[in-house]
Amino acid sequence: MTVDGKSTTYHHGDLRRAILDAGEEELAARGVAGFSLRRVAARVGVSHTAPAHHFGDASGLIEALAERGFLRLVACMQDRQARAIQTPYERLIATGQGYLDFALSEPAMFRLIFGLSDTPKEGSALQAAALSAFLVLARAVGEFRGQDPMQSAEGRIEVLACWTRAHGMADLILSGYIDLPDGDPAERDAFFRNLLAADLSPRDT
Amino acid sequence: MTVDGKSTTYHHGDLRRAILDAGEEELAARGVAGFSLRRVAARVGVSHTAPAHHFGDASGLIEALAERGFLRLVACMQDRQARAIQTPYERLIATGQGYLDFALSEPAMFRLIFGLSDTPKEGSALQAAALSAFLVLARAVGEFRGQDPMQSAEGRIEVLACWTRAHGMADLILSGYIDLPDGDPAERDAFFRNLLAADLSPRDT
DNA sequence: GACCCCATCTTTCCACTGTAAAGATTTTTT
DNA sequence: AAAAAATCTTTACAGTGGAAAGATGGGGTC
Repeated sequence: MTVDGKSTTYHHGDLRRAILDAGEEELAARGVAGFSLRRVAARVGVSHTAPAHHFGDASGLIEALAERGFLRLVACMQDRQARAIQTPYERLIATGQGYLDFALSEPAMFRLIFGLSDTPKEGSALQAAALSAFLVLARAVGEFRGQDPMQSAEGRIEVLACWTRAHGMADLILSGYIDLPDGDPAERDAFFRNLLAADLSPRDT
Repeated sequence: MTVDGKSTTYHHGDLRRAILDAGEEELAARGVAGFSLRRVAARVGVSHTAPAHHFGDASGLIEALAERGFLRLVACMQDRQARAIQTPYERLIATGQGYLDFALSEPAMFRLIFGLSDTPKEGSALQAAALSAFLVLARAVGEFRGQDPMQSAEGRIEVLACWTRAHGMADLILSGYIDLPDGDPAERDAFFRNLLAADLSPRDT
């Protein structure tokens, strides 16, 4: 039922979306450790057990939030790709920088995504979202090396190498153990570029 | 007071150490998310507020546990170094493999260490432990490149590159998004070696 | 050796958390 | 129109960390 323009129904009408929106706000405000179902429900103005019907238990809500997170990670990487100089290497760099953009702009969500207690269930929307993020990276590596990287052992190593480097950098920055060069965003980008490509292969010995 | 050989005093006598020991067991058993002060206290057989006097609040206990964690991380890296072929490059590889050993053998502790809500306080024992871990890595990089890496921008990049790669790999494996080659430990070591040294520098373009 | 101070630990209480169960209200279906 | 299903609320409960005040005993001083 609607009164005026507002929906004042006993049933909320769009509670699932509202809870997810509020959940993201709470996550950003309090972090993953201070995340509270009751507070999310209160923010929406609904009883604290209302989310259960849509998400099962707390971990269900967490997973639904993580799905959103992966989609925004994809958006961050694609955004950087679109703005990059359109050579395969620059697009690869840009993909990693987008990964870092996401971690820095939504640290709590980043931690949520990669701190899930168990790996996404087979066939779940969460798994699909996570896979789509992986494919953005894999595709960028594929363009860089000229063939599908997932078809060879060397290619798979290169994809994982790119991923682990961007991820390790993001995670250690969020931990506070690595300081980002502050100020000019260009410095930050150069820092990432150097770190990604740094040569650690055996030399003389 | 002592009866037999056992200390049965009202005062525990060595409660701080006992709580830390129990805390590690609880951490390993329940993970960082399911960590409970009360359960730790119960495991020691003491009231649930007893830890407060030694550690302040829960985060104080967490930090004290993290200090232990860093020291065992150091031990893991040094153990691998000692077992490695004694060339600078092999020692560097071994250091990273020790990092991974630690993450895999104590995943909850690894997550605890790098998930601290805020960076270690200046002058704290935790900071010293974290620094000692960093220095093990920095020293290995220094031996590899022939000079103190922290004296030049390129050197610092190399240290961070090594760290972020090992860390990203460890964290993504613990997240379940990257599968370790199971079975032969030699395969695991080769996997790490390939990932660390993989070349992602610009090619023709 | 007697005494007092204080570090240590316990008891009790409180606000907060997530979940289960049962009831109330609205929508949908039959 | 009646029945069924979905949605949300109320209530209750076991668990959490922390604050406050009381109990206990060790260590220092006289």
